[in-house]
Amino acid sequence: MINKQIESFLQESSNPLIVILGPTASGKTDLSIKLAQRFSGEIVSADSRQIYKYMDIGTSKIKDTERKGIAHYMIDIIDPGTEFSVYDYREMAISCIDKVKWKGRTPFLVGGTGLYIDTVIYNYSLSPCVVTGVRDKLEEEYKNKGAKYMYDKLRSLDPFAARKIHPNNYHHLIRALEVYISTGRSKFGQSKKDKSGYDLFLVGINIDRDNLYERINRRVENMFDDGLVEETKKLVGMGYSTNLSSMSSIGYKEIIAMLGGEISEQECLLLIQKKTRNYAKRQLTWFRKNKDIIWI
RNA sequence: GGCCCGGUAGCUCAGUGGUAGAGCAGUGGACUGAAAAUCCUCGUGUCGGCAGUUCGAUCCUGCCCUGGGCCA
Repeated sequence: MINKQIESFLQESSNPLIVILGPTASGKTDLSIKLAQRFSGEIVSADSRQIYKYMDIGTSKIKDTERKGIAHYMIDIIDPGTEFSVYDYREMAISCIDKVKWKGRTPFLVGGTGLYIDTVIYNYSLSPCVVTGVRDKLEEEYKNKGAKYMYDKLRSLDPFAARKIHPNNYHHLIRALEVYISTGRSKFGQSKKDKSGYDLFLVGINIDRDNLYERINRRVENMFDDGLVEETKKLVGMGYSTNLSSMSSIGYKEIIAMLGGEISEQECLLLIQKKTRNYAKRQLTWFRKNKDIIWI
C-alpha cells in the first residue's frame, strides 16, 4: 500500500525526500530499514539525541547489526560535551541528503525530533551560533532581577515577541532577548514557513495511545536490562554531567538522580517511563499540525 | 462472634447538613540558536448499597456489602 504510493512518488519527482516520523517507540527504525532496502535508500537521522557518541542504550540507537548494510547519517557525530544547535543540524543534514542524492540513492529523513525535521523540509532561516556573551549576560540578569523584570524588558524591546512568549518560559524568553539585542530584529520577524526545494513524501507512524504507552513502558524496562545504568556511569566517569543538554536527556538525568540517592530504583524506572510517555505526547502534538503527513 | 478505623475523580487522599476539591496520572496546545529541552490549558464523580431523620444528606441514624486492624 505505502510501497505503491512511494513508487509512484519516486517516478514523478526529480528531487525526492522521503520523511518517516512518529513518536518514540513507534517503530520508525524497522520501517525505515524496510523502505530503504526496497527503494535503495540511505537514512539521515532526525533525532536530537542519537547525534551523541556513547549514548546508545538510552537513545535506542540503531545497532550496526540492525542496519542491514543501509548507510546512516547524523548518528554518533558529536561528543556529548559539545554544543550543538538546530542550525548545525540543518546544515549537516542537508549536506548529508545531498550526498545521498549524488550517490544516486534515495534519501530518507527519519526521526522524532519535529523541529529538526521542519528545519529541513521548510526553509527555516537560521543563522550560525555566534558566541557573543549576550546570552550569559542575560542569564545573569535573569538570576538577579527575576522573570518579571526580564519579561517587561522584552515587552518594551520587542512587544511582538513578548506576545508570543509566556513569561514563565525561560528558554524562549532568554532567546528572544538575545536575538533582539544582538541583531536588532525580532525573533519572530522571519518566521515564515516556506516549503523547501525537496519533493516531499511524509509518512507518519500512528499507533493508538494505550498501545504506544505500553511499548514505551516495555522499552524502558529493556533499557535497564540492557545496561542503561552502566552506560550512564560510564558517561559520568568520562566527565559528562547533567548540566549538558546531552546528559539532561530522558533516562540519563533520572539515572544520575538515582545514583545520587535522590530516588529509588523503582521510582527511577517509573519516572523515566512517565517522562517518555509525556515526550511522546508532545511529539504527537507537533506532528499533528502538519497536514501533509500520510499516517499509517 | 465482639470492638475500632476506612470505603469520595484512573490512583492517593482532603472536605462540607444545602449534590464536592487537591496532588499525581491523563488530556489538548505552544514552539525557528538547549527541542528527549522549555512552557501553557483542562477536574461531574451513582461521595459503597438500601432505608430512615430532615424542607434538604455525600455529611446524622439503622441495616447490609466490602477492605484493614485489635480482641476472642
